[in-house]
Amino acid sequence: MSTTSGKTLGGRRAQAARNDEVILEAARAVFLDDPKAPIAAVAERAGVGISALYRRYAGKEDLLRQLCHDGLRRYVAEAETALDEPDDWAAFTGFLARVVDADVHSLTVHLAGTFTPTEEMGRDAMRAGELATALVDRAHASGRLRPDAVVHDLGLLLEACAAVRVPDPERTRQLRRRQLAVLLAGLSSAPGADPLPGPPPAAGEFDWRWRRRE
Amino acid sequence: MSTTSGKTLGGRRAQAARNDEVILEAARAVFLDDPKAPIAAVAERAGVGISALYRRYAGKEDLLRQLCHDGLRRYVAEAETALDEPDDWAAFTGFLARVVDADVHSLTVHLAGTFTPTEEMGRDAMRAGELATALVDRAHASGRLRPDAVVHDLGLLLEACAAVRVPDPERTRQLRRRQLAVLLAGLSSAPGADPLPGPPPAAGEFDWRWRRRE
DNA sequence: AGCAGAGCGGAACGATCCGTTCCACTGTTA
DNA sequence: TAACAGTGGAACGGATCGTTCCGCTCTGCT
Repeated sequence: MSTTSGKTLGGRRAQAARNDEVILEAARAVFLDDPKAPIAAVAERAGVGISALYRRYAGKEDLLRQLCHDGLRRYVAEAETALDEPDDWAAFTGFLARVVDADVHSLTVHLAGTFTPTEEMGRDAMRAGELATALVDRAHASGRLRPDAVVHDLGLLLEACAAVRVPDPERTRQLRRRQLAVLLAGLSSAPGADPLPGPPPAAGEFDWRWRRRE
Repeated sequence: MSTTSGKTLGGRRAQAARNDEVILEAARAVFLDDPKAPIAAVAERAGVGISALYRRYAGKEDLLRQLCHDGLRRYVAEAETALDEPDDWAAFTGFLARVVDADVHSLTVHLAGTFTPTEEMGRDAMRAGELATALVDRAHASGRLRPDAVVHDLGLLLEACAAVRVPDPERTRQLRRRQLAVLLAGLSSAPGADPLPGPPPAAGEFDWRWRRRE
């Protein structure tokens, strides 16, 4: 992998490679906490200088885009993992639990609109939609999901969980799990329950986030 | 009411009184959409100049504080109205529906921390808590609320509904109603349901919002 | 009729913030 | 030891925003 030999990197190169990780992690933490945070906050959190950032990313928009794309890819990966699960309902709930834990929704949604998306992101987003549909279809097939729930109810559900936030990350995770449990209980098919009110959320209703915000 | 006579105001005074309303309405709309919006956006939306704003409020912080306090008072008023409803469960659900419709949660929560609260707000907040507790107690008494739900689950629930937002306000209301329906279904007592996971949300866990943010 | 001033619009100001650039420095590699 | 990738952080320039201020209008009173 090294540029000079087959050995593992050492010294300055290793430091640089480590910074790659540290910076991305810091960026995720900072922008999750505040999507409008200054780029200097990322550098400070990572414990590096601003140069270390600009060496890796063309600018703030580039960093945001890669971060968001990263979240999207994670979403897709979790969905694919979930589809391997034989139990339909467990696949559905497990997927949601992992996505909620990973805070992926905040990444893809609260950062959307702050950069111009790439074509690849569009393709990944489409794939994410297909996988989610497959998971919901299987959940319906299991009979445990109430019949009037639709794919795009997932958007509302994830939004609801992402909205829960307290200073302590671990406690945030716990509260989100609780919220998710309530929502899943509400989405479970209950005989004689009132149907959900209003037109269900539709395909194009969440696209506006991706339109460039000023 | 007038400074000069018992008759209703006319001319310039009437315009000024009308502006009071217009400005507050504009401020609510603007800051609900973006809590960090510039004060000029409020003036523009209200169709008035910036002077008209500064004539009424000492500054941005003052405006934000009054707006937030307004939301808090509305919350209390809705709770009091709900307590008049004889049916325990209907009082509970009706209260939530009205609070969600009024978007009160966004006002009190997303604006908190941007100003130093007054003592009166503290008292109102305490009263709001008492009323909410009374509503939850009655909901429990009705037997339709799952036993492991606590007062502070209302915080999570309102947060979840407030998080739903699309450009069209009416559509937003519909989707929030749907979300609320799912959450209420999830909070309804179902025989043999799994208990909610994790420690329930506690009293002090949402106070941090009110601490001054930089 | 005429005047004092409340109410107002919006330009101008000053402070702050933030993205980006730039340069000096350090450790590494050849 | 020369060249240079990698870095820290000061400095810059532009944008934003809260607030002030000045000139104007129209009202209500004398």
